Amino acid sequence: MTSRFYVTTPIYYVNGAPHIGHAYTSVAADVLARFHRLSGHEVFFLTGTDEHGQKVEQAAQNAGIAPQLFTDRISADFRDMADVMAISYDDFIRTTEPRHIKSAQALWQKVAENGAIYSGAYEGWYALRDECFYGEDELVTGADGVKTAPTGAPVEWVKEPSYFFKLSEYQDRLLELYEKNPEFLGPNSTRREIISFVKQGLRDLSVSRTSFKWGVPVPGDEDHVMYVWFDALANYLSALDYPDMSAEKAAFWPASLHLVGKDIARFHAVYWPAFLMAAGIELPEKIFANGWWTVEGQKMSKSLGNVVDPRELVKEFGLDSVRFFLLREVPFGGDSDLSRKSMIMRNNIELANDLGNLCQRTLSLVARNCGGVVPERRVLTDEDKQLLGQASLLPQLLSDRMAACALTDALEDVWKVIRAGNAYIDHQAPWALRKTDEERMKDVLRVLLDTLRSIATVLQPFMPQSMEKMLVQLGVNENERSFAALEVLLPAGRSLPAPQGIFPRYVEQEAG
RNA sequence: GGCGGCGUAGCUCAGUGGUAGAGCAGGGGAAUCAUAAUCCCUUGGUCGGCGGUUCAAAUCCGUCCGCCGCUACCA
Repeated sequence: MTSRFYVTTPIYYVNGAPHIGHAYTSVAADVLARFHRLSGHEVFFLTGTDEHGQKVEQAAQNAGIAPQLFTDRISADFRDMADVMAISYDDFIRTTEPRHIKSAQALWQKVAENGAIYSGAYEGWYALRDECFYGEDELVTGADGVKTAPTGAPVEWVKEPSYFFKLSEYQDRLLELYEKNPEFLGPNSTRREIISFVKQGLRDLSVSRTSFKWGVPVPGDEDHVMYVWFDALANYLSALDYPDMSAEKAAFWPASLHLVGKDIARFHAVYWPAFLMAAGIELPEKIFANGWWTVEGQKMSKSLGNVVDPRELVKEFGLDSVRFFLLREVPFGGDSDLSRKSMIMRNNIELANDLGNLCQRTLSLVARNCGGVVPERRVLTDEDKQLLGQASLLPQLLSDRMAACALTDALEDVWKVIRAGNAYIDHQAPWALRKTDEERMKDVLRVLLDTLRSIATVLQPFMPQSMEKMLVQLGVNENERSFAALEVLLPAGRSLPAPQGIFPRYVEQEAG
């Protein structure tokens, strides 16, 4: 079955440098994209940057440069981060590109034509720092009588003409969407929060601004620029050349999955489907929100100065160790803590000791006792069948995990097989068989090689570089690394390269 | 205030009606092929408190305590 898989990360807002949270969402999306490619599916994987809005305009002004130049720089930094993390995106979209602007305007026009946009005026307390309006009852009056936003940001009374989107008309249809398609929104905690939010009643949404210029002009009314979220969400369509639905890429719509941080779940689970309904466009199949990272138990923030650049971690621990850690440490969907200690523990125990060492001891036995040549697969004992059976179930097992965005559980499934592999080699003791039954020793090593091949194959999406190395050492050619290829046994007699450690143990430097 | 989540072994968590589980940490043993890695056995919990339903509850209901999230335009 050839099927299409279209997965997206959020487009990241360029008001700050990329950090571990951005990398996390991107790595997760990357794992899914790579997994589907190995499954033989046609994949389109989109990431990019969100570059409009008053905050960006002002940040550029503060930096004393033109907004475009400012966003060029930061967007390039996000792209660099994606490249360092080996994110295998098929397209990197920027909301300042002409193709996006054209597309966002087309979407607006469609929604307007269908009568879902009207003009009015917005007035209220506006906090520039938060870039949002607050209700009177939300404001905090300080000792000096000055009103501030609940976030502490200064507010001012602003009145401006605005276009509104008739969000209030979509409440029922949205609730029906969530009810009829429980898979549409995950994880469950997010789903409940969103449902609860929508049930409270939806107000029409102000979708344009006149107070600044750095945005996509509203078609037919150049005094207005689009509200950043209308602009930003359109990226998922503009990358497919919307509104040209005959374009080759258009076949990827509807998106299979929008992966997002939990903070922006609402925009994706409420506004986005409503916009699409209004435009008469099919809805994405699934929205999944991932949690936040804390660092050494503390919230990551600029003021604490503990914002982690993923590239620094990669420099110290290596790419795959970091990718593995991000997805292994906690259930995908929940919040997680990043600490040196846990980072080192995961690397040393699960990568170096469990997986790396299993591979190394197997390969060195083959190198020393089989002349470095892959032995034949012959008659299997019950123990052999048991281990091989577990390994052969992995592709299907993981496929189910991926569909549910259960990336952490997927890794746990693989590690069960790795632990079983270590138990198997100990129980079979090929180093002892060498003296008593050389043929059986070879059978055991062959079983281990085949098991490791399955493991390395399914782990490719998580740790592409290390698994590439491992598959080379196992004698698996490039065209033999898909899930389909696992069905065919490697021929005996293939010569293996000299084994080399793949996951070095991390030794903490003595504190000086 | 309203809605929701969580509270299970020292730590991180899984487990939604039928004799309490995993990984890590701790203790004992085996082995020595391997990155001093691995394997086997084992200590450890009145499943937040109380009450209820049931032949039977971590699992359902009520209530209380503690922590957290969401409550409109902010990654």
